[in-house]
Amino acid sequence: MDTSLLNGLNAEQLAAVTWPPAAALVLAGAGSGKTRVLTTRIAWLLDTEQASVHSIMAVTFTNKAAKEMRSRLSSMVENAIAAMWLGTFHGLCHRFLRTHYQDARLPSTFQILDSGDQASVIKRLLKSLNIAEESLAPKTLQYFINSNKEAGLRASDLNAHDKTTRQLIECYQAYDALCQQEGMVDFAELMLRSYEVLLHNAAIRTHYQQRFNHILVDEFQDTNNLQYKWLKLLAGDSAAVFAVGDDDQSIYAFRGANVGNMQTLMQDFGIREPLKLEVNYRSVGHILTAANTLIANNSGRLGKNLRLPESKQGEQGQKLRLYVADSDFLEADFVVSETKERMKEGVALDNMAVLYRSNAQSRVLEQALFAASVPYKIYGGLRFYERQEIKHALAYLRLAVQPQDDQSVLRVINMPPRGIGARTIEAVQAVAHDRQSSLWEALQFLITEPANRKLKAFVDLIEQLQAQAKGLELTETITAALDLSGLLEYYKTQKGDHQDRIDNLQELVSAAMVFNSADVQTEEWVKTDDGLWPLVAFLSNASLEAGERQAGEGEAALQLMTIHAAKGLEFDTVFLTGLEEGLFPSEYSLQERGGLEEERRLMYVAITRARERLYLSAAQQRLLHGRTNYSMSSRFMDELPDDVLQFLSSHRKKRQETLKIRQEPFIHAKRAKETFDGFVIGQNVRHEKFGMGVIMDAKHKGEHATLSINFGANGLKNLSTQFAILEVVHR
DNA sequence: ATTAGCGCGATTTTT
DNA sequence: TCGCGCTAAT
Repeated sequence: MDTSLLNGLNAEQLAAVTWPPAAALVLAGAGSGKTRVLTTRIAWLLDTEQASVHSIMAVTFTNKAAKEMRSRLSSMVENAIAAMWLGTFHGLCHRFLRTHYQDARLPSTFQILDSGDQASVIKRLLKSLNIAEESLAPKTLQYFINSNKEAGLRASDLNAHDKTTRQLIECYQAYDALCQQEGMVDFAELMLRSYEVLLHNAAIRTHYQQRFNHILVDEFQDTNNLQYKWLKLLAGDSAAVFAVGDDDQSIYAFRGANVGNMQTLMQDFGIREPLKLEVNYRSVGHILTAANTLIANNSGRLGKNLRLPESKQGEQGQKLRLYVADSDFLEADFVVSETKERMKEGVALDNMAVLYRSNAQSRVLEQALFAASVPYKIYGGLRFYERQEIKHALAYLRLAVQPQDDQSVLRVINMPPRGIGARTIEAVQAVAHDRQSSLWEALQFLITEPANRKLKAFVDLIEQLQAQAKGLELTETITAALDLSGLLEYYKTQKGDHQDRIDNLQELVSAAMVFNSADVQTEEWVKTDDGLWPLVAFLSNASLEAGERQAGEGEAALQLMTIHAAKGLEFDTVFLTGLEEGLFPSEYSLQERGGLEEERRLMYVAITRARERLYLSAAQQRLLHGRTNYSMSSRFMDELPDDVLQFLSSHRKKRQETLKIRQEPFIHAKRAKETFDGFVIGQNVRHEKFGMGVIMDAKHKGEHATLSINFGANGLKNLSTQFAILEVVHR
């Protein structure tokens, strides 16, 4: 055996890596070497010949994580791992469905709908059913369909107890029928259809159950119920499931993730105790103490405490710096000046991040950074394959593969404009409806009329593309599609600056060039298809991997992103901004059960992103949705132990005041100078029962006044100055 | 076919 | 406030 493989692992990592072939749950804290354990275990299984490349399955959530594992693994073992079942849940299900498309009752060329595609299908469906968007919001239906699929439920499994639910169920049924007819599969369907094939087809199930004797799962806390059922079914009673996750970092309940799967796994697979990875190689001591103390406020945890490695004992590092600014503008200024300070101390700009709870908060930061000429990069824009010009191009390619895709016909039949207006399209839809056929077949029928020469031109175009797709190389096919469709020409000649669109279309060709068909070639399903498979593979890849979020400039830049987007990343310095009641924890979250605890986990994730230095900041007033909001600082600030904190507010006072002069007229323009029975909007007050609060709004009531006071965790109260005993607090 | 204007809603997001 | 999606007008 290659002994170097296990070198440098600590005791708990070693125990996890060399765990016998039995079910295990590894509780892996932030920065504890989770990915290393996962990849080393696979390498170890291969190296000790306990498993072959063929008998291992490794599942992740994101493409990024899958790629990371694949590349680390290939540098650790000699084995050819190209054919290994290592990928995302959806990627593996896709692979499975391509292989077993007949058993899944799908066309060999089935297309994958991303969430945007799904939304348009739903809108189209509601229109065809004559359901007004006011009576049933497309979003509501989309959520209904997806959450039911993720629970493993078909429309036929559901019972209606009221009118609204009945309508939802009927629409769900109709949606599935439509997808089936057009050969479309949404994300949840990839999972559900795979699950059903395994469940109902004993031969296939047995085949895979016997094939995989090791199933490794990353980020297990993020699995939804269907994914869990799928894993369990695939494991059968012979495979060793090795699940790695962290219940404290479960921040995706809102999209169906069920942390409870960790407990369920332990019960179902008879796991006595989870293995724990608690040694944190990332952050200094004070940061770990803060994280541990905060998360201890959550109930029902599996239980885990991050600690420094032996070698770093006592390295507490700098305390966390707390700053409460008067306004969001001043908070942004604070971030700017501290960033510059850290740069002087030698920290690279791209090694620092500014995190916030919601994207709307980035604007002020952006303005301040721009004004100070600090380069920054914001994560959160459109992704490559979500751009409209790319979507148009892909629609042509989809039609080349599968013309009965009505969705794509509607998308590009008049894009670029070729004189096929809404009326003509309605006529085509009417014919399709009468003949119970796809739009494509309706078109075939209609073009026999000489009057429909514009439609004929479109049909000819698609047929031409179909022929090209079978004969040409992938990149040539795409070039031909851009060319023949006139899409590229359209953007070139169209007034206005469409250079970015043109660039993106060219980038699509490059993407096809880079897209490694060779990787796909090792897959079973390729053999079952005709000459179209490179294009089918490319299109599927485009849906499953929508590409990086907006890149920004290439130079070193300060990283701005939501806390969710920061999960899995680490930085030397982290600014955690907007720590205000109502924002973080968000008002919405407080309405949902378990919401506060999820927010706290989010806070935990945020804290553990920082290696050396962590800044926590809040603003007393913030411009949100065009209104000034006054809020208390976040309860999460109070949950941190005093001895790891350093308060900066007073120490910054001088600077604060000079800046205040600039901001004053802007912020206090409206009514801030008006007094309400001696009180002022924005003022901090203390109430004997409700504690600290901020005056949000006020109304005169005779000689007294009614004050709307935000007591943070204690809620918003309307109190009369006549009765309430309020003490003004000066900060 | 394009464009201006209006009303509305507004966490977090991967596949 | 801002950005969207839809309608009405050219």
